[in-house]
Amino acid sequence: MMLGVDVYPSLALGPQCLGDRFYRVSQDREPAPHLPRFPSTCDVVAKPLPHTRLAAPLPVHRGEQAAQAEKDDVKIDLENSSLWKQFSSVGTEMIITKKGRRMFPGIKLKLSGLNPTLRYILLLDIIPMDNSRYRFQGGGWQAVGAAEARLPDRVFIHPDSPATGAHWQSRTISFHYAKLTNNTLDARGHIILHSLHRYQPRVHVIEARDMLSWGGGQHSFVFPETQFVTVTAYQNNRITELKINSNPFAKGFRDEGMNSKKQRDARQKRKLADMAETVTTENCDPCDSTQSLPTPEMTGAHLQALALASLHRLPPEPSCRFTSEETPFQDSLVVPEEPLELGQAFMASQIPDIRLTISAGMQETTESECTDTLIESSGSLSEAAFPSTFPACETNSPSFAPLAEPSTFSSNPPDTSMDYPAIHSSSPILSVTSPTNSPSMQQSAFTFPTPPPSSTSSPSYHTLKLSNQEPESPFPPCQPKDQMSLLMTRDDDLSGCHNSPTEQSSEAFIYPNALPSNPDPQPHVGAPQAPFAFPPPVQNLSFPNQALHHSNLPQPAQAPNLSTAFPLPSSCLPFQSSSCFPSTPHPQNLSNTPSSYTSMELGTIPQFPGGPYRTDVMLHHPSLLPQLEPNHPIPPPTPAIYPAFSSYPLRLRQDPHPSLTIPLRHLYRHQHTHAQPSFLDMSARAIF
DNA sequence: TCAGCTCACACTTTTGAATAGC
DNA sequence: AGCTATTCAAAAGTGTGAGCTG
Repeated sequence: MMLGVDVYPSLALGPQCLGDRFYRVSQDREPAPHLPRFPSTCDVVAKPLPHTRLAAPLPVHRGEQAAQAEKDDVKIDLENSSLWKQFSSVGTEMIITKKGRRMFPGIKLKLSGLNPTLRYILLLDIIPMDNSRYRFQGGGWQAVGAAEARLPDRVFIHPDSPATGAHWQSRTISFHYAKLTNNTLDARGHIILHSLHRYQPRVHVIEARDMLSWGGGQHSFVFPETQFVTVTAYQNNRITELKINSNPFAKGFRDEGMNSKKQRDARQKRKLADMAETVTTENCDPCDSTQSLPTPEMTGAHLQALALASLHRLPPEPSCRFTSEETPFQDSLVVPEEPLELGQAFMASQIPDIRLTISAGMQETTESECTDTLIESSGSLSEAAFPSTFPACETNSPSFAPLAEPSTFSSNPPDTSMDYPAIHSSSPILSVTSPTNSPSMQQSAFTFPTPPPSSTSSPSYHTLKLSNQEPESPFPPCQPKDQMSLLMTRDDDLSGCHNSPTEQSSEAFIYPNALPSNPDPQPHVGAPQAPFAFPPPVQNLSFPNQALHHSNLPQPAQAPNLSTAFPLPSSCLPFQSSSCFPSTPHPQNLSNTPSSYTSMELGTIPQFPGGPYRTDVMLHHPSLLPQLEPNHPIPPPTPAIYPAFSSYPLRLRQDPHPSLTIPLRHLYRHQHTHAQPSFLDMSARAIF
């Protein structure tokens, strides 16, 4: 049996949470009309579903009131925010390889506001910032065309999941195991991204009793400084420098390292000198009269060239100048007014060799060291405060004009004590996408295996779905052979699904009897009003006989423009911009103080009845699968403070294909090989 | 021709098994 | 026998640069 959790991102992307500043910019810049908004090959025609109501969370160990109160209080800090900001100010690049590459900097979080006794699942996904392809030109990133077709959006589940709130809050949470790949046929569960595209990581905190019983609420967070451009080779020398200076694994490439340019050149010079010497020696061999040898002139010229090559290279022309004239990374971004939507997702937490017994301090040491090293070794860097180099996003022309209100990190480094905008939605209705501008939506899915059902031979599909898509599509669905085949043969099987919006929905086994939710979106209270209003789009999360409640999020058009590095437009934040962007950049502002984000609950997920937290029981027993809760009351909508960031709808699925064992393999391996008796014990694992 | 990608390479860190000492 | 500390080899994570590809 396979349990799949499919994610339906009918999401306006991260930028929307950044407020009206981006919106204003986007107003000035119409997205390039030739660029497809949603380049996925399997986009789904977005017909807003009638709202589907999800049962409110059923707190296990506490009253509902307390649960609701806590849900609104979840906060998350990006612990290595300063490091991210260092990179972001330059224009973060992330290497992606076929085998998968870790992110650096990694995403290190500190959670608070969780109920210590409840269990949560932490997810990481990465969504495209826009639908442009980028090229590094003139020292900055510029959009040069339309994005590649959307790839299946995969979600990385933190290996500790599910764990108690106390567990998550007692340590730094790191997603350093997540790997990025450009292999569209990747079967390792890595997050698949396109090279030379811009992405924004997101973190989701989902209340869950265990892997099968997700519910109680969902909180999603975006850290604007963590957006990056994917590359197969670094384009910006400053990024390379930062990576080398920050990443311990790259220590060898530092000036003092054995793999530094100087050392490598010297090595190569010695090597060739040895070769030349050997050749000379052999040439002197009176017995070898047949060998054609280089003339002394040739050898000398060669060595001379080597000597020249061994000289320390002149520093390249700085790709990022510290000039205010340069288009700032964060402000040059122009996110299309339409929200981008995620494509089909697949859980990416199944890194095969993930080790659950990893030393607790590994990543902390690594990155704290990185930060320290960075700050120490590149103090000038911090002081100088790079202007960001991300270009404007899409415009009508490939090049981008500076924004009207340029704000660079160099001139306005964010206050380290500031709170970032939260993505919050706890109210029943979530308005996510604009039917006008966002005619399609994609589904994201991630799956993980579960033991076969104990009592049923015919697979059943339990679906948690949050979608604004019409369940009935005019397009014939592409029937995946199974989850893996869908993933592995995506390019083939799905290629025929171009313009077949229901291709991905074919995987969406929607619970029957899903009740339509309140079709009337609640007006968002406290959120800035979008300068123009879309018809209230609806994002639905359908559960069996349950209703999902979304907050009425601000329209995505509110923040279509993400000022990259440290966008944090004051207009979207509940604090003064001055607090966000101190006038004087200083390294201290960049370190030791995480960026704090409060969450927006995006929807509630039903709390499923369950027995003891015995993994084997939970995963095998059909009765512990999501249950219908037809008459659960709908909690009142919670006014969202910040512009909305729509969440994934979640879909749980039992998959009949036992071959899909990659996701959550760590979970089982850990359980069985380490004799973990239950999920309760898993919370004590030291993973970080 | 060239931008972008792949891969081997050298180096470093991490991990876990083996071993020694108490 | 059991625990802890140390050692060491393998695995994994880095950027580099040559070569390949379209």
